[in-house]
Amino acid sequence: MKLSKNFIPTLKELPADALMPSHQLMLRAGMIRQLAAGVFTFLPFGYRVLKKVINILREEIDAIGGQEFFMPALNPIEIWEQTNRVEAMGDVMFHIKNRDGLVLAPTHEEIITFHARQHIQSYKVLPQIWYQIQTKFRNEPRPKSGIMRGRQFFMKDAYSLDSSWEGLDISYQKHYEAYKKIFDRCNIKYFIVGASSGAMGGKQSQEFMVESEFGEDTCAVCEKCDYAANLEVASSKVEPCGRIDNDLQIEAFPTPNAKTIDELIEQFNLSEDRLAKSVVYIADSKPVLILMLGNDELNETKLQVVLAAAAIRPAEPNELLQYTGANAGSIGPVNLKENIKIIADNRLLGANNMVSGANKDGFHNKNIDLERDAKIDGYFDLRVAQSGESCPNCGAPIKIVNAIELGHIFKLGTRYSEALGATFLDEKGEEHPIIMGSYGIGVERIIACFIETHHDDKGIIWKKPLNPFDAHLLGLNMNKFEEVKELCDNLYEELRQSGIDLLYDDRNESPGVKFNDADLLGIPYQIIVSKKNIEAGCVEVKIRETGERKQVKINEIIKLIREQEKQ
RNA sequence: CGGGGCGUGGCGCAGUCCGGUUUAGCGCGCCUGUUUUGGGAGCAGGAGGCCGCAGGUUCGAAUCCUGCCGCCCCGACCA
Repeated sequence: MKLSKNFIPTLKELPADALMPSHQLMLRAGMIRQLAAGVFTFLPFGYRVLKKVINILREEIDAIGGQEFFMPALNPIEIWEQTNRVEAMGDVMFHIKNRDGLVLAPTHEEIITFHARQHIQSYKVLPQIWYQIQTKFRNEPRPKSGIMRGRQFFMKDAYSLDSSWEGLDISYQKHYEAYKKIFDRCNIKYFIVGASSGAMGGKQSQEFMVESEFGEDTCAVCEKCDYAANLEVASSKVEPCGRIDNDLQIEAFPTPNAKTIDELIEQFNLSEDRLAKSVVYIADSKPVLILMLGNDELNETKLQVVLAAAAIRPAEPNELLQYTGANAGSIGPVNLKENIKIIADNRLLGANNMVSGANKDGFHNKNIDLERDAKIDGYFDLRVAQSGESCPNCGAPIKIVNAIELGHIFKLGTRYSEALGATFLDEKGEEHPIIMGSYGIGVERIIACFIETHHDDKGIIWKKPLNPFDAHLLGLNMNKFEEVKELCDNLYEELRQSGIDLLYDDRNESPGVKFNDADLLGIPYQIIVSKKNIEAGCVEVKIRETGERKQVKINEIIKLIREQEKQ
C-alpha cells in the first residue's frame, strides 16, 4: 500500500487528553480518532489490526465448534424484562427515546436464549456453542483510557448450550483452553483469576487479566503458587482475634470524640484486635448490621453473595438512626433500637472483650462477648484481602495488583433458560432448562493491552500475528534519485506479488520524517532503499523490535523477507 | 451522580484575574515557490478562528455575570 495515496494520519505531537501509552500511540499512529466520550472511529490502519484480532478470535472459537451468529443491537425491551435485567442493568442499558420498547443490547444472553427456545427441543442437538463478534452498547458512567472503556465496543461473545452439568464443565473447559490459545497467539501476557459472576448470575467464573497500572480491576496474586483472584472474591489466611481469658460484664462508657476505630485506639489506648466496627447495609430493602474486626474493610461483593441479595447499599444516616438509635460512629451489635439481622466477619468468631458502639451517640460498650451479649446470625468471610497477607493455598504472601480484564468465562447455569423457557427433552422425555455458559472477550482491549507491552519511546512495536503490515518499504530521496524510485517500485511489485503485505512510503518527505513515522507505525521490518545502499548493491533491513540493521544484497531481499514471513 | 480541571484555526497552547493598541497571537501541521535530503530541514510568500452555545451587563466582551452543552481527571459505579 502506497503511503502517498492512503490515509494514515500520524501525529507528531501528543494529544492532550490521552494518558495511557496505548491510547497515545493509537492516536499518534493514525489508528483511531475519538468522536465522543467513549466512542471511536477505527481508521484504516487501526482497522487492519482490529480485523486481525477478530480473525484470531474466529479461528479459535470455530476450532472448538463455535458457530458464528450476527445478532441485532436493537432489542425489544420485553425480553430483557423477562429476565429482570432491565432493572439489573439500570442506566448501563441505552434506551431508544423515540421508539418505545427498544433498547440497545449491552450483551446478548437473552437473544441467544430466545433462539435456543425457538429451536432447541432435544438433548440430541446439544451441545451447541453459538457466538458473535459484534458491537455492544453500554452507557458507561465514565468512559476512559481510549478504547479501553467505551460506550460502544466490540465483544466476542460466546454461549454454550448443554443438556447436563458435566457437559457445561466440558464446554467451559473448551473455552478456557481456547482463551489461552487466543491470548498466547496475540503475545499477551495474562493471568487467570477466580472472579465474581456479579449481575450475570451463575456459578464458576474466571477472568483473564493483564497486569497494568491503568487497570480498573484489582487482583490478589500469590507470589509463590498460582493462586490469583479478583479482589472481589479473594481471600487470605488471617488470624481470628479470639477469646481473652476474663469474664467482665458489658459496660457503656462515654466516647464523645471518638467516632472512628483509629480515634478509639488513640484516645482509650485500645488494641485494634479488640474493636468491632459496625456498618449497616440495606439488602433488598432489609437492614443488616455487619461487624468487622478493627479497620478491616468490608467487601461488598462478598456481602452481596452471603446475603443472596439482588442489590445492596450502605444505609442512609436517617436509616441508621431509625434502626440502631445512633448515628454513624456509635453503632454496635448490642441494644439496637430495632431487631435487625447481624452478621460478622470470620475474624470475630467467638470474640469477647470487644469494644463497639452502644447505639447511643457518644457512647461505646466494652467487654462485649459476641457469644454472650449479641445475637450473631452467622460468621462469614466478609473482608477485603490486603497485600502481604497469607495465600489461602500455600501461605506465602499475596500481592495486590491492578489489572485489565480482557476476558471472562462463566458457568451461567439455567438462569436465562429458566426465565425465558428455553428447555429440551432428555432421553426419558423429561423437560429441563438448557444449561448455559457465557464467554466474553473485549476485542479492542486486546489491541490496547498488546500496545501497552509492545512499544518504546518511538512508537509501537508490532509482532505477528497482529501486525497491520508485514514490512515497510522506505524510499529515501526518491524524487532526486531515479534509481531509488525504480528499485522501490520494483521491490514493491515483487514483494506484493509474493504475498507480502507491504506498506510503501513513497512520499516526497525527508528521510527523517520517514524514519520517525516508520518507528511510530512499528511494522516489524523496515526495508530502507537509498542511493548509498544501491551503490553498494544493497538495501538495508531494520528490525523494529531490536533496532538491528542489516545490509542485504538486492537480489536476496525478497527471499529474506519471504523467509521471515514463513516463521 | 459528587469533587476538580478544561473548551481560542486541523493539533498543542498563550491571552481571561485586572473589559478598550488585539486587526486575536505563538509552535506544529497545511498550500505556493525555492534551496535542501540517512533521524521530524532552511528561506520567502500564503490560506485558515463570529474565542463551545444561548442570554445578560457595558459606549465597548475571548476577557465580567447567568444558564446550558461538551471533553478530561479523581471518586462512586461497572458481565
